Amino acid sequence: MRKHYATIKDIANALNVSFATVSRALRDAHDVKAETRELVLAKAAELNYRPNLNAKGLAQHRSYNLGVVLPGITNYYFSTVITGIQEVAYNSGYNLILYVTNDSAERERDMIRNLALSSLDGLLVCVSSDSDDGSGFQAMIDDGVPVVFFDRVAEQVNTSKVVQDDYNGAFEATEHLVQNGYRKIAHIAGPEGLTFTRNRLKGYKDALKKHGLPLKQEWIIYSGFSQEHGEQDAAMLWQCRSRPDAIFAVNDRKAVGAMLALKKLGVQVGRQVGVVGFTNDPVASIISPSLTTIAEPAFEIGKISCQLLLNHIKKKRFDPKEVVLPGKLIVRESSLKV
Amino acid sequence: MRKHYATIKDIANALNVSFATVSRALRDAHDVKAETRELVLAKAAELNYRPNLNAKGLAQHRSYNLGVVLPGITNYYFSTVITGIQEVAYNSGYNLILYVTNDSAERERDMIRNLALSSLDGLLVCVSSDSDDGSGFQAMIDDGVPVVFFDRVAEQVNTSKVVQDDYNGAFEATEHLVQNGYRKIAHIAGPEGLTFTRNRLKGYKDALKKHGLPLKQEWIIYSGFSQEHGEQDAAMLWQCRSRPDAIFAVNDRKAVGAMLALKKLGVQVGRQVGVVGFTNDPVASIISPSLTTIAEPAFEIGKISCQLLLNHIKKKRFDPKEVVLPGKLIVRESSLKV
DNA sequence: AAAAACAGCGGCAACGTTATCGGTAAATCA
DNA sequence: TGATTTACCGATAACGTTGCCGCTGTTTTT
Repeated sequence: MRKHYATIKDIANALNVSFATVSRALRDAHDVKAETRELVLAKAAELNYRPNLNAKGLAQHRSYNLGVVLPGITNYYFSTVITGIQEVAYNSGYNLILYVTNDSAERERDMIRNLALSSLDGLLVCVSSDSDDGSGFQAMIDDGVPVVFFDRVAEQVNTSKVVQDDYNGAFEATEHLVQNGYRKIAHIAGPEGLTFTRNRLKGYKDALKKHGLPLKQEWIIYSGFSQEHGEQDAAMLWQCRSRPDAIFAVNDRKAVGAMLALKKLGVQVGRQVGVVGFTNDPVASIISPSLTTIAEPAFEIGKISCQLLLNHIKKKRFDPKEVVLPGKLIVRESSLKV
Repeated sequence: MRKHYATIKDIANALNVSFATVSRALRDAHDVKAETRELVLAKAAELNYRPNLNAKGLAQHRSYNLGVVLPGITNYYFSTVITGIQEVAYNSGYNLILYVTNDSAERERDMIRNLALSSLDGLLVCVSSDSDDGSGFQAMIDDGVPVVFFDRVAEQVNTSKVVQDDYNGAFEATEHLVQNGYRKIAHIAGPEGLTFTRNRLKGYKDALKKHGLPLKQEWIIYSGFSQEHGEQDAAMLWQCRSRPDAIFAVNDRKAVGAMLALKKLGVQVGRQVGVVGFTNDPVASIISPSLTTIAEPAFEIGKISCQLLLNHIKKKRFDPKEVVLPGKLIVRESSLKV
């Protein structure tokens, strides 16, 4: 049997004041004498008072809950972003509710529909890779529930977005390969249609163009984000008539997959073939040869996303901001070519 | 401005029935005619009705929120456990609220105290490594909020616990090293005081005893769970007067750290020195040589923990269960000794 | 010295549900 | 046929807060 915590009324009774006064004393100092406020606070501590969030939420039309919708949490990037989000949310008195879509648009829609989103004050979203136009999220915003996108955004939806600098990161990664003497550079990309994928692809293309290098369509392969996808993509590249001498992968997991596949094929990564990834997953420094990559500020992305969301919640007419955080090239062994 | 969702009263008005009838129709079919129930359901769909969880929670003294307290989420094991928990919770209409302690007992206490735990129906906990006796959690249980421990448990607290078979896993891992010809086997352990650490240590010791191998105190090093700790521990082992020829690490991250440290020292892992880990983190098959390890059923642990918690919530007098899930030895290159 | 402003507090309605208790009409029983 | 059960539904009081209005005294203004 659940023993109930002391309520605001218990404090009021013990102190012979009205419970309205207690309520005021507990939040704003406004309209309440300092002296009685102290009394209330002391009594609250004594009785181990805990505010009932349900009642508070009901009265205020808010829940102090934030939803986080994302494809999964079992990788370095996402789990780090969540940690950043959690940091900010916790310090502002908000709770985090997790919705894992398993990277399926269907489950994503399902979750939005089924869950009692009426009791969410806002939503942080990284869309699934086969997501639609984001109309579901637009509807939420129209209903007055603010949404902030991070990493993978729904372009059409007019709200705040936080991403790493995909274009310049990809540009820098590709140029780095060029500068290290690689000439036939392939790109194993993410799923087509994702803004994310397009931006990194464009960075890759522009870097090639700048240095007058060939852009072959067969050296660009779209597929999923997993390590297995990376393996398959690399294997496919090695069946091309003209094999590349370097690979820029859309993320580290795919880069790792590619390296493993090349190893199986007897190719020496870092000498014959250069590989550069994107993320700076810890595995990048563990794998051998270690993986050159673009470091993403995952923790920062989480923090900033959450801060923006809190702004949207506070001011109903907060102007959407699009934040782009710079990445950083981390040179390791996989792109050395000595 | 937040547009409000349709409420139970809106449905009632539209249908000219009392809102009490609508309420009944929406949950149990009891005491309401099939025909009117259909009407209500149809109207609810038409008006895009969403139950207000705050009101529901207030009336029922529950929140449909489960808390998950754990050291961190940025590693394979924890993020996988959470995914398992989420799976079960979502299918049962519960939300997950995350509390990340950063492996600090202080922050752990802080979170329990500060957060409005009155609005949690239950708690899933993996204690921080310097946690105290768990009295804080015992207090919660006494207050009527069920708690289930997973992975790292507070022994003194009488409630359900779900863990992998730490003892047998460690025994098997150590015996595997013996059978592959290693004789001087060290153990880099977790923080002292954790049940977890003790059980794996005991498995290690008993395996050595069974095979009549020496048990040296200087070959047992306690420290944290991170890769860096693993590096330090291995470096320390290599300063012993008598160096070991194998290492059993309490988890894969430490095993990886140890392998990296040994590599720096010019030691060939898998030939001169055997290494076995615990977890089956994906990195185990990426690192070279690949890492022999005990696979833990992380996803299962999450699912079962959550199911047990839901049982505790349903029946106030549910008998605590202690579930121990078997691990599985995965043999890879790091223990080969060819 | 009267008027106005203000500080401090109590009363009450509201938030959207669930739960309990009746009440009416139909169905069943004796 | 009268009594009793049953099916169905409405009214109303909670649940623990917040927010609004208004009432007292006291202080400031004119």
